[in-house]
Amino acid sequence: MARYDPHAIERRWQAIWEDEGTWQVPNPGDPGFDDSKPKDYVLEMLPYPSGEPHVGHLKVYSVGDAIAHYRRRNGFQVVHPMGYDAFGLPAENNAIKTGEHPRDATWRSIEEFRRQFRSWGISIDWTREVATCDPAYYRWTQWIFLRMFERGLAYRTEAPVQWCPNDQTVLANEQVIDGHCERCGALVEARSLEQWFFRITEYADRLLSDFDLLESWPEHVVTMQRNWIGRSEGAEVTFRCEELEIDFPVFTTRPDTLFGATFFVVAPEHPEVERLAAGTGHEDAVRAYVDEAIRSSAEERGAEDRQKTGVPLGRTVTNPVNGERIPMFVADYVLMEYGTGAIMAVPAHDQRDFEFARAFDLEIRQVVAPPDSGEAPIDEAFLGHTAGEVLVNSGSFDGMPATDAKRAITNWLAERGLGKAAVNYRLRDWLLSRQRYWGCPIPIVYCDRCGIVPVPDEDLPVELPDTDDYAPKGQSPLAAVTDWVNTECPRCGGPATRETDTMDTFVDSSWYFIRYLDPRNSERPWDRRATDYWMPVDQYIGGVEHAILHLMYARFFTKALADIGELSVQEPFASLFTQGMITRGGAKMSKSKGNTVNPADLVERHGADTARTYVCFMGPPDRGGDWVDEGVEGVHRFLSRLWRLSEEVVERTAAGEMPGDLGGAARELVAKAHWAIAKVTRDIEQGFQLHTAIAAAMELVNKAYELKDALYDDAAGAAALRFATATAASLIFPFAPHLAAEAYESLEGERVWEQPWPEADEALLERDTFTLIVQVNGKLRDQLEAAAGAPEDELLRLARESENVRRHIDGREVVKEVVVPGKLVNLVVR
RNA sequence: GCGGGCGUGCCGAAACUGGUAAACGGGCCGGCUUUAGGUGCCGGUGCUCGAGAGAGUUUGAGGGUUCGAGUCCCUCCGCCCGCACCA
Repeated sequence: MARYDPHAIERRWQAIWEDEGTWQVPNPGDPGFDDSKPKDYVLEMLPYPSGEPHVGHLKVYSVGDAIAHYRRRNGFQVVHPMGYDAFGLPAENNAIKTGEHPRDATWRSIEEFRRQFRSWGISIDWTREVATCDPAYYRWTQWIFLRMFERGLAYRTEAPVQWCPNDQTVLANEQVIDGHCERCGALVEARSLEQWFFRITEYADRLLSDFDLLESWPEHVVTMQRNWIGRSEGAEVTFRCEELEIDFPVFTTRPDTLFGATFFVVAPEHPEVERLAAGTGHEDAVRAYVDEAIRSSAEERGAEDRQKTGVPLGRTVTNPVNGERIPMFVADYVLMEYGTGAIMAVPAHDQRDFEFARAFDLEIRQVVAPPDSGEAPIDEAFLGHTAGEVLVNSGSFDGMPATDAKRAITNWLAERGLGKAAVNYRLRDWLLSRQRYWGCPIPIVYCDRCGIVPVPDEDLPVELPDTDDYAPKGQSPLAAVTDWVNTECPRCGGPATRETDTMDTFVDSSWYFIRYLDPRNSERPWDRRATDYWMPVDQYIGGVEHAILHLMYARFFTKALADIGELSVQEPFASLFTQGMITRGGAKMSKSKGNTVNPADLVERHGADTARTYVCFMGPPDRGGDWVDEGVEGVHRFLSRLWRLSEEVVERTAAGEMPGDLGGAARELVAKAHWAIAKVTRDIEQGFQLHTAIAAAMELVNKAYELKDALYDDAAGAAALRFATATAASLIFPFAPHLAAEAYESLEGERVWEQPWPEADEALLERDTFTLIVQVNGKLRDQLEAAAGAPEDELLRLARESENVRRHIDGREVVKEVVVPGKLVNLVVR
């Protein structure tokens, strides 16, 4: 008998799928489009092509492909595309080091990814492939940017950036490690530069409320996004500095504690700091403090257990509720990025204000107290989160429950024009400018006469020019390409210069799933007919590391594009599955640790089917797991067993109808096959339990081995064996498609992927007998065979007859009999 | 600190609505096949006592509800992930 030779099998089927374009699906209106099937869009996050694929890629695409295959065989028209997130820093850093153009390194890597994905037999519609660094793609990234610009959703403003004083360059967040430059180790500084932003904050509320529109997202991802958006309800209250006649609005979630404000703090970056300190005699101290604060990194400022610091400004503001003048401070625990960059400090009811008050010996006045207990001892801030607290020391509001007082005080302020109800978000606008070469150029021109001018659509794409110097020098490497930078103003024809920053790569990946649906369109970014049909993505699969940024940006883009009138859905991804990370020896795989597994080697040694099945079998796919080489062997053994079984069955049995009434071993095996169908179906359907689905297929194969020698003798047995083996192949197909196709073809003469997903026959799942569990006082005492439909009294009789049961009840009184028909009997004795 | 997840054999893990704890895989032990094997097939394997039948015991710790708890409720401990001076 032939040995299981994965390479020959895999080559054969991959060639068939390639030649026949098996996984290609037409769009509505295209020839061959089948509108009788419901659509299904299965998508895995696109890879960043760097070097060659690693096991993480093997896992996402194995899991995703299993789902795609499963859905196809359940009657769906499945689109399952692939592409490359091909702009980005690693290729550029490589260019700085070696001088090789990032484009060349990237395309070389894309070639390798393609080759390996094909060698894995992933069922991709390759006609839809895109790469974000291709001008035919980024032309439309620019087009979307321009539509956003027209709507005010893309805007330019001055903003602080991370600056490396040694390299004279702006750094992306990812390039700042613990406040230091990734490349030279210098302490990073904050600088202010003109930057482009997307106004994602305008969508904060919709990004929150539209979680309701999602079908199935992991709860923790929704929670992470919710926390990231960080919506807080409260009030904006105006404190006035009478001496300088400046109003200072603050945001607070606790307007009920307004009477407890005993001082006022502004952030070191606050624009009024210098004016406030001027002429107070505190100027020098304030300037020294502000300089120090601005120089230190966010890391240092936010360090845990750090003492509160700050300096007095020598000014006061007036508390609008009681007219009290309270002293002003500048302190770095107040952040310019959140709220208004200034706070009212209520030390009795805020931990940070409390610590500051302690350090500076300021008044701590309690204004909220539990209803009965009076005032709390002042050794820590009373945070007042339990229900029922009432106001104290709060003038006419005394005695009012704190929850009511929030509204009452806000209303009181609003009537007098001193404040209003307000909502604040932690979410900031999306800074998309990167002073980098290998990214999508921002299609904007600056003209002395016309100002900021968008590049007209017909001039897109603004192509990335070539250069040989990729090193950043305080501005984008593009700035040095003067031929390209100097251009004509599209509006007035006068001299103008191009924007030299490129876009954050998250922009490229915020809409790729739409482009897949109409990837060759050169007139428009996509045809609405295609997107109306295919969108949203029904099942999105990828790593948790993208739980916040990528997923939120893509949601934002989808909403913005819907508002612009280019899409008809509000949410891009109806269901999301996040897969866990594979480790080895308990540690993240890395070249420096030398614990990596190379998928190409793995496929070379065991074949793609083994590699794919193993990553799905390791454990719950959302949880990640530790790579064990022996485990791979185990899966390979299982696939070999299935292979040999199928060879043997083909050789020793003839194809034929299975008789309707089976008995003995034949019946047992057929019942097991139906059990496996039900189990695999339920496990895939309910929460991606792929590992237990594979275990069920293993059980079926084990049962066939156990019974096969008794089954070869008669036609009914042979038919049962053929059925069970073909079923095992059919069920393992989503995971090991090549082997399954080969085995199924030799057994049934059909292509397994063209067969509908098998259905479990309820009648065959039922057995004529079952194992009756007999307990005494809840302890297992015997296991008996009982007839399937046996009535309760019959089961009780059987149980009482058991010798072991009798030993445990003799001489005692049976006070209760619990019977669960078809399952167990429990006798309670005293 | 806030939010989320998790704790079960030697290891990865399983257990649908409370009903045989440990399916499946690995590892280990043994048998058979083989000239030989690191191949294949079969069997065993939570722990303790026992020759055995069997008994006791076991799901991070403690308590509770129940005829019956890995599963439900309360208290506590430990680990992992995300966010973090967000007013």
